[in-house]
Amino acid sequence: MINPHYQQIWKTVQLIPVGKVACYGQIADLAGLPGRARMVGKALGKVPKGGWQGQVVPWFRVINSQGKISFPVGSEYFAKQKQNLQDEQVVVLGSKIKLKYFQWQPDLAEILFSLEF
DNA sequence: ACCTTGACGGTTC
DNA sequence: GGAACCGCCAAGG
Repeated sequence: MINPHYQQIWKTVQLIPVGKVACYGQIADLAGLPGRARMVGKALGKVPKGGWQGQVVPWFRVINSQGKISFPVGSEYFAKQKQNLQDEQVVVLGSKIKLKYFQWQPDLAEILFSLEF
C-alpha cells in the first residue's frame, strides 16, 4: 500500500522540464501539500526503481530552497545528482545552483493540471 | 503507543 | 550571508 501523497508528489516531479530545477517546498505546494517539504524528500527516497507509471521520476531536479543540493558534499548521491544536472546543462557551482536562472516556473495551465484529481 | 529521524522551510535575529 | 528555533508528518524502532 503506497501513500497516495507520495504518488501525487512523484507525479508533480515528473512535470519539471529538462534543464530546470524545483525546490522541495515548491513541489509540496504544487502537489497540494503546502508546508510538507520534508515529505517530498521522503517520497523521493522511495521512488520505485524503474519509475512511476512507466515514466522516470527525475528526483535529481529537486533541490532545497537555498538553491543547494541537499546531500552531503562528497557523498555518492551528491555526485550522482550533480552529474545528472550537469548532463542537462544546469550549472552547479560547488553544491549551488542559481535559482534565478534554473528554477522551474510553471505556467497557469501546468498548475491547474497538477491540481487535478 | 511513544520517540526519533529526516533529500525541508519560513522567521527572526 | 548564516545560525538558531520551531512547525511539519510518515516511517521505523
